[in-house]
Amino acid sequence: MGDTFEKIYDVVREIPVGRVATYGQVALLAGNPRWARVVGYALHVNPDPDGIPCYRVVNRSGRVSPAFAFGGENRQIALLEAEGVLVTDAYVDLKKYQWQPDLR
DNA sequence: GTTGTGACACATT
DNA sequence: AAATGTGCCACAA
Repeated sequence: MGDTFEKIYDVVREIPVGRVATYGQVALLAGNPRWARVVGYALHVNPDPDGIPCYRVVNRSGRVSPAFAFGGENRQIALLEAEGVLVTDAYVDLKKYQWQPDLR
């Protein structure tokens, strides 16, 4: 079985409410800093959108994925704001909202 | 088995 | 600062 995706999903699942993580960060936490692209693919297939909040994952610029658009970027932004994350012009303040595991 | 693509990231131009 | 190119890994055709 592909453990790769499992690890990625596991990390995304651990992102707390009101927090966001970058693809690179998820990849790094998953165990491989070069899986950023794979992370995007993994979320694309997203077998469990109910347990895997893919909308909490943003690119390194802190911007929501422009290709997300499964109903408009507006959708992802709305979900984030519903969690308490302020989104400005499709951008989130990573300084404030980027998830910092263990560091706290 | 080879080629092309992609919800990214980093380096260089 | 913005745009382009390269690297990376996994998957579909």
